[in-house]
Amino acid sequence: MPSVAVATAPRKRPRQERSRATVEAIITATAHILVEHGYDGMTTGRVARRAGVSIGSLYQYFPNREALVATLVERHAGEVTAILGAALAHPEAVSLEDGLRAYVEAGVRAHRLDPSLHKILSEQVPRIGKIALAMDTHRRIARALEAFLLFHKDRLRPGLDPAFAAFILETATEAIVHRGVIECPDMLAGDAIEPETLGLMIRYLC
Amino acid sequence: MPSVAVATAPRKRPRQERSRATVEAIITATAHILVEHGYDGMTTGRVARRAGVSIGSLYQYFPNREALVATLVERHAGEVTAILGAALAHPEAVSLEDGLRAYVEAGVRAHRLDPSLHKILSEQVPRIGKIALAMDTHRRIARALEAFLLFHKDRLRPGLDPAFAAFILETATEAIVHRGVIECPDMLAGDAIEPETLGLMIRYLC
Amino acid sequence: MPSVAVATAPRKRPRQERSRATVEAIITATAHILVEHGYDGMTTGRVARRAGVSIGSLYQYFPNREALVATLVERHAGEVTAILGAALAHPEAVSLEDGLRAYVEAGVRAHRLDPSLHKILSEQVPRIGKIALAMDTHRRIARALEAFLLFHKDRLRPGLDPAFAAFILETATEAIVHRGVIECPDMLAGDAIEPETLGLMIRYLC
Amino acid sequence: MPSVAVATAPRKRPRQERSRATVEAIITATAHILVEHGYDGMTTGRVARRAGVSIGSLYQYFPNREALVATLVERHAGEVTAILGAALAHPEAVSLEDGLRAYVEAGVRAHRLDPSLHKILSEQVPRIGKIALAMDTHRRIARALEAFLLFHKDRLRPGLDPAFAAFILETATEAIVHRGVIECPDMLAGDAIEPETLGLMIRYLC
DNA sequence: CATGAATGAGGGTTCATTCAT
DNA sequence: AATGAATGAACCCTCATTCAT
Repeated sequence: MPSVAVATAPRKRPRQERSRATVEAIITATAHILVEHGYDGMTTGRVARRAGVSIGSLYQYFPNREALVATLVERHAGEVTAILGAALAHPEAVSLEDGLRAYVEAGVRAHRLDPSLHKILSEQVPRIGKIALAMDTHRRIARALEAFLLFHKDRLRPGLDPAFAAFILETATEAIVHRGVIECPDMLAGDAIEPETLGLMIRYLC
Repeated sequence: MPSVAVATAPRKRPRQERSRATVEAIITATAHILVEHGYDGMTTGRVARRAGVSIGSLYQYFPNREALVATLVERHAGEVTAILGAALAHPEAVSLEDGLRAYVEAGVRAHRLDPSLHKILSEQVPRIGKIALAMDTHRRIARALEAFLLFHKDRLRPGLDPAFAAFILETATEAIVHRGVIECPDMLAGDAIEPETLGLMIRYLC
Repeated sequence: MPSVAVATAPRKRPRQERSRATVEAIITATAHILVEHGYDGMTTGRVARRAGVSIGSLYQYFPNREALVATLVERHAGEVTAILGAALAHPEAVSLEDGLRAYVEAGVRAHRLDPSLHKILSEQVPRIGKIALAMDTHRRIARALEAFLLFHKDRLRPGLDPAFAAFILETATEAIVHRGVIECPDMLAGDAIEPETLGLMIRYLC
Repeated sequence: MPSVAVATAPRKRPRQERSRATVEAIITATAHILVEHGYDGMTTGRVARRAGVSIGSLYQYFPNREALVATLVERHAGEVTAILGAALAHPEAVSLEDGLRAYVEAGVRAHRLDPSLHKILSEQVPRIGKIALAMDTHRRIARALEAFLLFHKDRLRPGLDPAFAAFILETATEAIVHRGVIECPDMLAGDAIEPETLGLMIRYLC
């Protein structure tokens, strides 16, 4: 696939207070438009109008359309990673069960931050050059999970590779929570998801 | 999101031999262009040129650009469903383990039919009105899995709801196989995926 | 205006019975499509489909799209001219009043043959090279009216040029009847139109 | 007939001096192209090129092709209505004859503002959703004529309904003047039209 | 004679992006 | 810094017409 890797880094950092507000308004508007109109319906003009800003100003801070989404993706990915990372941050303080429960619960919380936005971003992410970032998010979370498992490795069944298990479980957990929270929110009592996912993890690990 | 559900049904069926070939060429070209240029780069003109057909001919059989992808999605989804369905079709003839092994193996085979195409379609599917179809594919496969589990329900641990388990496992399995085959084909020796996924399923179920 | 005078004469006359029916079906379909979709919506494909004929057959009898309308216009103009001509055909047999009454009544009848078609043809006529024909229709009817007036010239007020009067009255009458029958059919009790128009004519003439 | 009433209102008002000129150039170009190439030959590209403006600029101020004509029609209809309205504006200041003479003369003047444009607009008006406007123009002028007649009603023959008479005379007068000025400008000494039309009116009324 | 597949010029329209003010 | 007018490449799609079968 082409899309010759256009720069998506913000063009220049806002220095004054006012500009910071402008940039913020643009990012917020991007999120709204994205949710309401989808990626294809997200035109720079629309974003600018929604942000109450001239198209010229928008281009003063973002080099192109993709940069808008990229910024959003990075920010959102950062939040998600932070939430999940925090849940696994202190393996020494919790049991395996409690830590994984916190992990799953964090996953649900992360998806519920803004489900519509999460959905659209996860769908559109591959389209901008940012798939790397997405994979990286997954990889980083899997890494954190692996570290957590390593700390509790005497609880794990013998012969289990923690890195591999982390990969498997991060993938499975994310998919289940995503499907449960975003795609089929009505289908199941949301509360069933968490314990069941936890059960899946524990049984696989021990 | 708007996207007011434009019709994507093929416009008219080819009657003569000649036109059947034309339609086939168009669909094939769509797949190639899609893989090479992504959805946004898939212009009707490019497809027509690649198919060795005039733009007019393309529009004689497909009402719009989306219909091209829709056709492809339907065809591919059909193949995938068939492969997975077949693996679960005769629960009475196999043990739980053998059936699930066949299921996982079928999942891998389905993803390897045409990994690049599978990847792009699964990414773009939400964008055309076809998300319904995608969900339906998942649902149908989960249903088949549920039936299989029901047949072997005396092997399952008590208190397990087969429908729920099917949902969980279809989701997890698909995600793992997808990630393993499509997204990170290099990361793992592909052969580890299958037994490990099977292990995940069995441990969860029994 | 360009439109470099494309031939609009029917391409070849149908010889056998069957072909005559084909041509008839095409013309009828043209009228329907014209009324239902307007001139711009009258595509050759639509006409052919409505006529139950292949596009190829259509082009066997009509050299191009305009020829379809031209044929219709000619036919309709012929009917109109005939009706109005007949009303004025025997000046010696009727009084001035009766003749003009017949003329007006004939005008109304002509407009009511197929008001929707009449409307659309009168609107679209200028667009194909056929304005000449339309003007000619007017001229021929004015000529007939002039002849009628000449026969009754001793009833006319002195100083009145019959040719000029015919021009004035044909124009005025056609406009009133057109507006009354086609454009504002609801506005007036249609029965008021005829005597009033007759009054206008008589007062102008005598 | 479908033509689902596409919006023809101008898209955005020009704010700066520069853009006002752009809009004006576009409208002028539209008129020229319309006269030279007819409605079907009036492509947005041609208009833009003739206006010395990019196609994008055109679409910044007009939402679609029809809006170009609609603007022209409205402007022209406004001028015509103004001219005719002015002629009838002060019934108390003139005699019946003088007022009607002014009316007919105004009609001729209105048609001579730009005969080619008038011709093409009156032909194309029905095609865009603007027939309503056209009819409204007629109705408004008829209304003005009716008011004028009412003021002089003691000069009218008994039993004459002023509203009906206004309808009849507005229709007849417009047709005659149109035919005389636009369609057959050569046919008659133009000067004969006015007194003769006036005669027609007076005789009908008194 | 009939069919309908194939053609492709051409048109309307959008929208990311630039730049003079 | 901000504005918004201007640009034009690029795209989707239609439809009159031809011609091989």
